[in-house]
Amino acid sequence: MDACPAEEAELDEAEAEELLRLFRLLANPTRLKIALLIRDRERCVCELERALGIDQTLVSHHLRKFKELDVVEERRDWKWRYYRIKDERLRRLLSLL
Amino acid sequence: MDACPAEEAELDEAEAEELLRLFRLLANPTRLKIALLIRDRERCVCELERALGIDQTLVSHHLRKFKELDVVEERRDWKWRYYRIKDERLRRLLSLL
DNA sequence: GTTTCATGTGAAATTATTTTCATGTGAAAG
DNA sequence: CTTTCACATGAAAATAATTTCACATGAAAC
Repeated sequence: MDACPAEEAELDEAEAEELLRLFRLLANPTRLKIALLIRDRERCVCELERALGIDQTLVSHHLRKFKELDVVEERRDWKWRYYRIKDERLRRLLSLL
Repeated sequence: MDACPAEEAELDEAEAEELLRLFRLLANPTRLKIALLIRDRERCVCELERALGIDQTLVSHHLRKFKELDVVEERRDWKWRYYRIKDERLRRLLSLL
């Protein structure tokens, strides 16, 4: 009637949480595409809107999630706002492509 | 009244979808922990159950998602079933830790 | 100061994911 | 062949994420 062969299992909780935030960010088709589009060069909201064929308001909502994790930089020029990924870890994640 | 400065934006759809599947898999705290636990060595369901302090049935449900993506290998021994990540890409993703 | 344009935001509506619960399965022990 | 043990599964219940809609904002043009 042998017992379950479990040893104590260890986990770096803090690191796991940090990773989780990034995975959650990218676990959405629209956000993943946005991420890929602004990985190497900055783009304004209307560019993303057109490239993805979705509503501007939706692009903004998704961009907010990038901002919340502080992984993008924003540059304002004329009447546009340009976004680009600034987080190196995120950029590496996207480079598994 | 300048127009939106968009150029044509390109995206590798197929690769994006493949990446998306992996990100979705890992975008859940329990699955991420399971993934970390079976990244380097195999573990049976009851081990995961105990390490995570959650119900066996929930572990099974989550493990199913790993199976669906065909990223784990299963070994049956005695009355236990051992799981371990076999997908190299997934293992690399988890190594951003 | 009023209009226009690009973008942002809150809240409701929709859709997807996660968790729980009750039950099923298959192998081996008795 | 009945019981037990580790694990699996379907469906309902609970929770979370996404999308839409109506409206806000701020800067520059007029």
